[in-house]
Amino acid sequence: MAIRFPPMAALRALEAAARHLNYTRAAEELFVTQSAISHQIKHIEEMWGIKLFARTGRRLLLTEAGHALVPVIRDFIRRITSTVEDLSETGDSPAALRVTLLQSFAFKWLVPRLGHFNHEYPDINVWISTSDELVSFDSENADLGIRLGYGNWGNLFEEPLLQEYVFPVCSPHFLEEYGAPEKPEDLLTLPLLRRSAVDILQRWRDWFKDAGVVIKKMPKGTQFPQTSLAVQAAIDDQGVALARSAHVLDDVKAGRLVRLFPEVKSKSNVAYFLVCTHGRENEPQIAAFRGWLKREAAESAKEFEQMLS
Amino acid sequence: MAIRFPPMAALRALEAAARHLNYTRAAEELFVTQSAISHQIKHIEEMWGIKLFARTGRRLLLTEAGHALVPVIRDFIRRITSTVEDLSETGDSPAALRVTLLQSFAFKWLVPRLGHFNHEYPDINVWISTSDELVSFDSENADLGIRLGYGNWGNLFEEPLLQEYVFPVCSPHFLEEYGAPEKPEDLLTLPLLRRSAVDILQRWRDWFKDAGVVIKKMPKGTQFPQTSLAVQAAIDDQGVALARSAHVLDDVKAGRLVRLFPEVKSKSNVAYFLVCTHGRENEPQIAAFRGWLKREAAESAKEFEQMLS
DNA sequence: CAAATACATGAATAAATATTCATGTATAAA
DNA sequence: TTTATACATGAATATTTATTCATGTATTTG
Repeated sequence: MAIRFPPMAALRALEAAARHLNYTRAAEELFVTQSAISHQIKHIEEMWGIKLFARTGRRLLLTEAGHALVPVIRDFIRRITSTVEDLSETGDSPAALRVTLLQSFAFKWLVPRLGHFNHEYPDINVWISTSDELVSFDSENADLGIRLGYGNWGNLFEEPLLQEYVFPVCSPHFLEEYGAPEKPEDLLTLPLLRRSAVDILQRWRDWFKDAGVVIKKMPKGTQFPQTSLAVQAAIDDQGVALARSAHVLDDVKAGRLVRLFPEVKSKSNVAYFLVCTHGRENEPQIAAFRGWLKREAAESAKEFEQMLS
Repeated sequence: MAIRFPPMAALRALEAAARHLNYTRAAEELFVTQSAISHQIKHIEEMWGIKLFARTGRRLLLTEAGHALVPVIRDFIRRITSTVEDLSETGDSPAALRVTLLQSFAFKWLVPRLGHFNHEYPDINVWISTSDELVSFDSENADLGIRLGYGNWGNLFEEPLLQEYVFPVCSPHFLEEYGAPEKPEDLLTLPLLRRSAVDILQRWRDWFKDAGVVIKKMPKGTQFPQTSLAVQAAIDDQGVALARSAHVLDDVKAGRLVRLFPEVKSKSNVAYFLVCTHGRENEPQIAAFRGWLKREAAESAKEFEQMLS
């Protein structure tokens, strides 16, 4: 007897759901919503007239039927994947794209989004190389760079990505504990967390100026060697971090951090730029990465807008 | 590295094509056109950047890559199929539908079309039981019957399927050899092939009457115990068969037989009917089969029309 | 008990996929 | 060399599949 086959995508959803025993996590892995997974598994269950998961409350368990089927599917996915990889690599090696950027931007913005790129272009291998300080773009060691600045880096192709903002953030729990500061100058009495670098110090002078606060000397507060550590400290209720927008966007979105004094408009003329050697900007992989980066950056910019309103 | 997956349907197409080493036959197996198979395999080849078949002229050969991939796919299809079957049969046994009908109609019309039904309803198992002569519908031994007659079989649900026509046919080769008969009465000088039964004899008297030929006594010609044998003899250039429409439709379509004197309109008031026990006509499986039969019959009726024009 | 977490589901729609048709090309066979 | 056979392909379209959104329901946790 012949049977009907569900779509491959549904089988992959089943495999992932069975592995995580959790639709939500399976959904994250496959870059879709929980709803999509639920629908697809329901589809298989109906097509084959078989219950695959036992739902006892919010706990998922594979049924006996599930235990019988999933290994077959998993095995197939593994074997096909490895066979296809073997066959493909006899041809040209998988394309690699080397990207250099700042550690903080990589950690708090690029890396969390890179999964989308891999998902969209599984054939392009992205290597990232980070540095603590901005270094000049070295075309020997990198195909692309992401720079923070004013643009105009000499003989490089460049393209603006994302405008930078600077604002203070703290955790919701910290707010409850210390009470919300009423005026920008109240910040000066709270534990301030920031990276120990000269460039960001200057940006904070600008912020206080834009907020109408005259300061003689920036309070030292607690200083961290890396932005990500300062942000993490803020999440852990340690104080108010003075942060760059791209570094805290996701944390603010998720409610781990709250933006203080959103009414203070302090937009620097500094922005993130994408750079590469002139003439290489339209090479297929570079163009793919550029296009994707710009879409992600536009998305982030939109989220900033919403955060302001 | 994750890879993209082609749709399951394409993988099945690949498996079938690799088994037959012939797209056309694979297409027949899957009830699609050769074009569909070609497109799907091309899709896989492009997605994975792999050549699967070597096309040397009109001979297909699996490439090395094909040899590596196909067993993985075939194995998966087998394992999933048998697992799903095992799991399903623990529930209620696969539905079976018993159909009784005349041997000739089964052989020349129903059976060649049954594949479509199995394809559309893989869960319904059709059993056919044939008889040489019409017997009364026995609801103990059958769920459905197909009868030839005028309708009105007592206490049964009935539904007209297909109007019957009767006409002479012979092979194209026989025509060349003997020359085309010019007038219906010329038929009487040719070897006539027909089934040895009273009912069809009467229908032939009617045909000659409709053709304006007065005959005192029907020529005996060669008689066969079964319609299918008479038709086969005609295909084998043995003479002119006096045949019922449903028995030769496919052979005429395929050019194995040619209809003679299409201008003679001789439509009997006899037709094929579907019958079943009253009240069972809307049971799911019976309704499914009825619906499908009616669609196939309508298709055949349309083909008769075209054959006339 | 309220809040948070996780799966279910109907409706709407977007995006792929499947398929055919009408030809085209190449090759083998008559 | 014609004919027949078999795969390829572009265009058009039909059909499925995929996905999200906005809620709903059930369960656990604080």
